[in-house]
Amino acid sequence: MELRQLEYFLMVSDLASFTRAAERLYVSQPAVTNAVRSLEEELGIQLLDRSQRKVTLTAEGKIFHRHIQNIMQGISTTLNEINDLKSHNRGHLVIGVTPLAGIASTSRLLAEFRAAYPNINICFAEHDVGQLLELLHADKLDFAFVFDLTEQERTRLNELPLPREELMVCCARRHALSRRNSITLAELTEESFILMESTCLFRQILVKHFEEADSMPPVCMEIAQVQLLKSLVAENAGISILPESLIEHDGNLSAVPLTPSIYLHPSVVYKTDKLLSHAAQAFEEMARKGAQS
Amino acid sequence: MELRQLEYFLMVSDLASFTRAAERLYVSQPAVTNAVRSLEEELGIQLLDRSQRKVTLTAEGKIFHRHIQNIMQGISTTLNEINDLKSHNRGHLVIGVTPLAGIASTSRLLAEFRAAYPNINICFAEHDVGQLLELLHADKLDFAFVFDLTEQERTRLNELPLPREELMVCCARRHALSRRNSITLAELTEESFILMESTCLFRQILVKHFEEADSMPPVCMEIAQVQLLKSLVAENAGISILPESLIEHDGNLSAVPLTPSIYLHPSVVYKTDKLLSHAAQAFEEMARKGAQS
DNA sequence: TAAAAATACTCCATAGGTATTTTAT
DNA sequence: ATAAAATACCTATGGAGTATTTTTA
Repeated sequence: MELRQLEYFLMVSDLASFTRAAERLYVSQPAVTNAVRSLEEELGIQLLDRSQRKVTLTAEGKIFHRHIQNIMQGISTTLNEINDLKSHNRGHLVIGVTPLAGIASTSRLLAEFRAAYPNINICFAEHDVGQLLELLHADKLDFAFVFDLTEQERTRLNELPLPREELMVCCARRHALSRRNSITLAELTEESFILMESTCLFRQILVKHFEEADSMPPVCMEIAQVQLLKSLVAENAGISILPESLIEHDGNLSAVPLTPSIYLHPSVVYKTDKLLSHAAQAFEEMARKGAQS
Repeated sequence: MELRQLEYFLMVSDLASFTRAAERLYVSQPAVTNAVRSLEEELGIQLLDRSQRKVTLTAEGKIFHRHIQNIMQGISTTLNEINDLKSHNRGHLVIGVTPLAGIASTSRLLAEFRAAYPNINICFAEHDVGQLLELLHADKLDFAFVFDLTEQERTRLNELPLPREELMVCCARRHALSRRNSITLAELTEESFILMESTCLFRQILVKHFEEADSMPPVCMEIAQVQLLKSLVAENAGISILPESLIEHDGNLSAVPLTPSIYLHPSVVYKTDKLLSHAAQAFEEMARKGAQS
């Protein structure tokens, strides 16, 4: 049994004529006759009654016709969906993020992508770095947003760097430090800090910088959510260090640059050699462009 | 796109291997490779990721696989149903009947058919003769049970005669006529008759016989249902003439033969040159055998 | 290095074409 | 008599095979 035979059969039944079906199908009439006859032979039943002037369906033909019409409809639907995927009118991405993924470069990339491909569905999975990388290798994620990837991880993944972001001391507007033009890490040893919890990649990066500066401030609070951290800092419950773009300058928060400057290096990562879906290809392409600019 | 390609694709995805799929499909490995590759080319998308040792589905391939699996399932179901029809494990017949269709020869045929083909569904349509013949020609009926077809109708229909049935005078056991061994039509002119309504074929046949005998009894009641007619005769509300097999001899009814005898000639009719379904073929065959015996 | 997929090329089955015959109205 | 389906026959596309090369773990 072949799709061609089924297609011809449907056309003949619908037009009640081999000749007209052949015209519509852009083939010769004998081609249609042969296709339908071989189909009938294979099935072992007569589908069409040719004894009258008009070709009509037999009882069995009617039943077969109904089934086959559904099947052809299903094939048509399938091909339409495939074309939607190809033209980015549909698609699905799973992107891994950390609590700090709200920074300007990542949210800008996501917004741009959404504007360009509004029909591609994006699902976010929030985990700590270790889990993200694991999920990435297990093909549960298409992409992940991370910071300052280690050299070892970099070899097993493709990395598309996003614009770096400066880290700022974040304190309440009424805090003494808010009037400063810049601060060194060493000057902060007496301040009480509100930081992300220790599993957070950003926290680990911060700690590394403090260690390099031989200074380690007292941590008075550990928080999983950036929003809560900022609210507490605004209430002057302590100070923190955050990427510049996460500190609203118009509220009760102040951002003071560090000396020397510290930068966060965000990037989009994805599995090496993994076959990208059309949706993923579009995202990769846009992230690559964003990285160049 | 061809069913063969889809079948090969499903097998390759399910076994995660071109070689093993080829073995299962009893074709060579290059044949499978070519089929899947040409399918991918036609669709314009990569369905399988061959870069790893194990062949895996791409994101688009997974979507396609799900759809195609449903479609192949639908084809399988269709072929099963066709085979059921062929082997009489399924099927549908519409048979036209008149109120008198309950006579021995027809009910025996139906019972035999049911026993032989228990899975063929039979639907009865009760109408008067004119309507039955009309429905038959309009292909709304597969068969009809009729009596004493006219010569004109006989030319346009195939007729399979069933065993003839003698008509009897039917009266209450306490009626005077019940003691007679035989009666002539002329003797009945004084009796009040309960007959089927005038649209009924059986009534028309009776009337014709009375006219030929130059006698016409008074009709006191006209009824559409045989059962009610019999009940009224049993209550001695009048007498009637019925096929022998419809008169229960063990109740309050008596059956007295007519002199000369009158016979009803039941037959199964169906449209000439109509293509019979497998179910209809089976019924026709059985009716033909019943006619010979 | 071994197993698996891709490639090269050969063959033949068959889909489809043209020309013609048969059939039904 | 005419329109439509079936038949006959021919051509060429492409599906399947064998043999071989390339690739991956």
